[in-house]
Amino acid sequence: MAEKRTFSISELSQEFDVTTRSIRFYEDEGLLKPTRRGQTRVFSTKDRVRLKLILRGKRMGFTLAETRELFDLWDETETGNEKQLLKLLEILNARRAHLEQQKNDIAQAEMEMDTAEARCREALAELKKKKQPDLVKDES
Amino acid sequence: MAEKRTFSISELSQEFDVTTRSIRFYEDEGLLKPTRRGQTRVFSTKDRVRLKLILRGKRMGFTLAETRELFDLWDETETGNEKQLLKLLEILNARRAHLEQQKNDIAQAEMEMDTAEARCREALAELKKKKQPDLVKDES
DNA sequence: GATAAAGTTTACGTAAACGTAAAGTATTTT
DNA sequence: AAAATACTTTACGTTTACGTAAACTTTATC
Repeated sequence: MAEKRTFSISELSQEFDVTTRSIRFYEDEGLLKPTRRGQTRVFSTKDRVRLKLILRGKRMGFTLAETRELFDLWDETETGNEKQLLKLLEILNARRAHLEQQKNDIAQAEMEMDTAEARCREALAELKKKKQPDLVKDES
Repeated sequence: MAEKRTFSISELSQEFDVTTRSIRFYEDEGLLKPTRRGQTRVFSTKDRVRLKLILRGKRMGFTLAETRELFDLWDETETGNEKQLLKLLEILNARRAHLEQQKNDIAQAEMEMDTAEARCREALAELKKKKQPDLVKDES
């Protein structure tokens, strides 16, 4: 059975360090579908998962529209016809390609960080030499 | 010795699949510093490298301002004082943290892609069963 | 030497993803 | 019940990263 816990907007806001404004915006854009108690939003665990996915997607450079498209297709999977399902597979493949590209980018970046840091430390060492050429001489 | 080749705006535009508008924008923002022959831009191999870095940065979710900040600090490294160098090290560390986060995100995303694809293929198999329940029966 | 091709500046427009302010309602605390 | 707190809608503002159009100059081509 699915969990029954619910969340307020501020709970989610704090947990994921995102403004309530953003959360409401995600709802406006159709990414979250909280129910209402009166006029107050009530978020389900599904909404919570989706918020997590939204934020991760953002960190990975996906637009909200792209993430929403995935959500929509995902929801349609249960009742999906063949065309929809094939389209979903297609999008999944595209995402995988995207991920591969990102992994390459990260690997490259890490190498460059290494050389950058090395060069940086060298420069620092040079500075120390010039500033204190004979620090070792006589300390006693 | 450094390479002496130069590049036109359209050469770079084609090589990296980016509009000339973008390249000029990057110059306006101080990320590229082509020289001029007359009023025409002449890009060096350094500019070319930087363009590559800009685009990779974008794919990794860095803003142009962030990338420029790194470029600026990097340029100052040659003549850098201790404070600048330490700041650069700091930024490099921040970037590493960023990269770690991204690697985690990617790993998570890959797992989710796997389960999504599995679910999708199951749904497809279900569809086929219902559509053609006795395809195997008699074909000869 | 006309004309096309590539480059330039200037400037206004736009989409995405919120920020921020206003002005009101609902709920909890004292 | 008064005050503080949390939540709501509405709506205009802002930043980033370019797109697009206009009007012009320079360079290559026929």
